Amino acid sequence: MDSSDEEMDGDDGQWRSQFTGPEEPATSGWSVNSPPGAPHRVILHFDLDCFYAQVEMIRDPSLREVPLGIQQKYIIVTCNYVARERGVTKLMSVTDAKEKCPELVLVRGEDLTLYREASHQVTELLSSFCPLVERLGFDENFMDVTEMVERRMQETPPPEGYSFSGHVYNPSNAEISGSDHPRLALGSHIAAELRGAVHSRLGLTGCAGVATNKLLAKLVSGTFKPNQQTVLLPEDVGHIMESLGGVRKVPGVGHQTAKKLHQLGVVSVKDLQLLPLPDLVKEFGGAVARRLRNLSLGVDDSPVTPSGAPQSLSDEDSFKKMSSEAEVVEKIQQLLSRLVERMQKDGRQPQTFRLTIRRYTPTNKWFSRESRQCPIPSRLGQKILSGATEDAVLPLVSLAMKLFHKMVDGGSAFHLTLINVCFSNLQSRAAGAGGKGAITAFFPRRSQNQDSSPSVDGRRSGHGVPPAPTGSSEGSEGEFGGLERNQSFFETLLERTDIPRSTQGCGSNEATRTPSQRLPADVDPEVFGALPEEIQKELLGSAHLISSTCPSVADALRLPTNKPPKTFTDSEGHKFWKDPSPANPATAVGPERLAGTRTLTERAAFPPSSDRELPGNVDPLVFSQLPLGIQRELRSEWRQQKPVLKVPSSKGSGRRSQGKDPKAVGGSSQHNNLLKYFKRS
DNA sequence: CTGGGCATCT
DNA sequence: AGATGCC
Repeated sequence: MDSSDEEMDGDDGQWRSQFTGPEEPATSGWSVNSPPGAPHRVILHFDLDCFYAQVEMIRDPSLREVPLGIQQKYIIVTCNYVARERGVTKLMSVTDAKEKCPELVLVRGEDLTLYREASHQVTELLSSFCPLVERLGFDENFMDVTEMVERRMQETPPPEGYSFSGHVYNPSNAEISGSDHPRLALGSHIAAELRGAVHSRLGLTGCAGVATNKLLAKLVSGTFKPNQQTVLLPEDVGHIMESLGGVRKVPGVGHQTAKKLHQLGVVSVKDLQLLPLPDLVKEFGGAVARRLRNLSLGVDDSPVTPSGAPQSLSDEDSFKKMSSEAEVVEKIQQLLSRLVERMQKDGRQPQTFRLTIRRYTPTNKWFSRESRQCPIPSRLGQKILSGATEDAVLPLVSLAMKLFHKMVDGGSAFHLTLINVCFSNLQSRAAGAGGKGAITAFFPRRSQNQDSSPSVDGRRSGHGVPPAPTGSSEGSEGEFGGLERNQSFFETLLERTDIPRSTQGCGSNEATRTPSQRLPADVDPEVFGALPEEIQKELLGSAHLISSTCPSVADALRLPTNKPPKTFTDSEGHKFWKDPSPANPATAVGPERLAGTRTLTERAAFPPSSDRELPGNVDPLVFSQLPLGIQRELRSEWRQQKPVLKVPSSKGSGRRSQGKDPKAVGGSSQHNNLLKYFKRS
């Protein structure tokens, strides 16, 4: 077949005869996600436009009109299009950027919380249309929509004059008819609907690529840049591959492989295509060689693997220099505090802890990170989830320092430029703690959760289809007492309720079979049913209104962060949703936001200024010797301990800060543990 | 060769 | 535990 040659300019167009695909993959793994006899996969790549910048512009719409850059340390990691017009580019240093564009407005982007949340909302929204969604970073998603396409094919067979939605990658300006590629055409309409949904429901724009595999979908999605979509037809695979600048442009070919290839005289994609396979095998071994060769030809049989909830959670910070152990302890403690809080919201129990460092290397010897990991004692793992943050953090700091000393000889000088803490081996069991209410319950799991309990069900769905959320169905009914633990769950449910209403037109909701007609397919009815009735009603009612008012993700993103003063920080939440300020367009969606907004407002409002004294059994002197950062963190934690946010329901009291205040005693002793790190030895 | 994540393979 | 790759 050799689709490579023959530019077939203009004419001769009617020769799409004999391909079932541009290739005949050597491997049998072909219709990996498709039904056995299926013709062709239809793969979609979805890519948000300058994602971080978009989130910030939603938070503060006034940023839309100015050149905006998102800064991490000394780098502009992304920027809006106003800034791009003035020459700012993606990985530019702040100084260069300011030089190009003095008016550039900078927003700090080191804290990824908002971006991560918005990112998961996008993935979740997409997942509600079709379960096969794979994340790539925070701003890209792959989808295998083959089944959706096939269903539409059968429901409404393609009429003549079938059309594509959006652009078609068409270098030869050929006559294009959708009926020649009905599946891709349908895919393009699905892509348009999905982009529409993401825009109307979350307020985010992005590009989409439609093709027959992941590689091609990703490559083609960027051909028309902001907020557009493009289909790649099989006859143009050769063209798009060879139009890539060099091998480095092929996703999957990183720096190292590109270097090796360069040594072999391979620069262009065409070079790679033509390089004898044995030569490749010598350098890379059989598997990688084949993969590279295939990629160069536009062949990619890798499946769209549903990402589900992350397999690890980590937090890190980089810096110019860190050389004292006191600094290290403080930094680790600060990182761990945030990480533990994220872990709590996640609800799964980590079994492994890892500490990673990067040392300063004068002769820039690239990135070398070193890490040490260890199991987390299950008692400690439970503490992490139990909500007593500091009770878990302090022992973890201690654990981290042990790992640290496996890498850094205490007593000799060191110079670190990065510290990372990571929880992995996440177990969604959380015995009595209600592992079911967590956000992960709403994120279809890919991992057969290696339940420690003998699993009674041999359930193992065909492909990536989510098994029901974990947890034995009963036994956790009262678990929603503490709403603060489930607020993300709450928002999530809100955001994904009643999905494809806005995208009517083409036999809209396939993948979402709604049993109750209102509950999205992947919302566990049991979980939903466990909510207090009033909440259920509010959710359903508000969701309906919401879908018709096209809200953006703005509210969800703004409120929890309580960004500087941006208009509404007034702790008087009532004012806010009863009477949306016209000065704040993003919030002017009307009272139907009420249900979803309330918990957020409460959360944002509640821990304002109450500066308490230290808990009685904490020695002030000991406390005062702690690093200031730790003092601050501890105070903050103690402050947060006080108010117990409860949902107005009699059902099950929050098992949050159970009992008195056991942590004071333990905390104090932990401090002593902590202090030992300041004694040199 | 910058940033704060994530994943996979060895 | 590191290397590599992706954003």
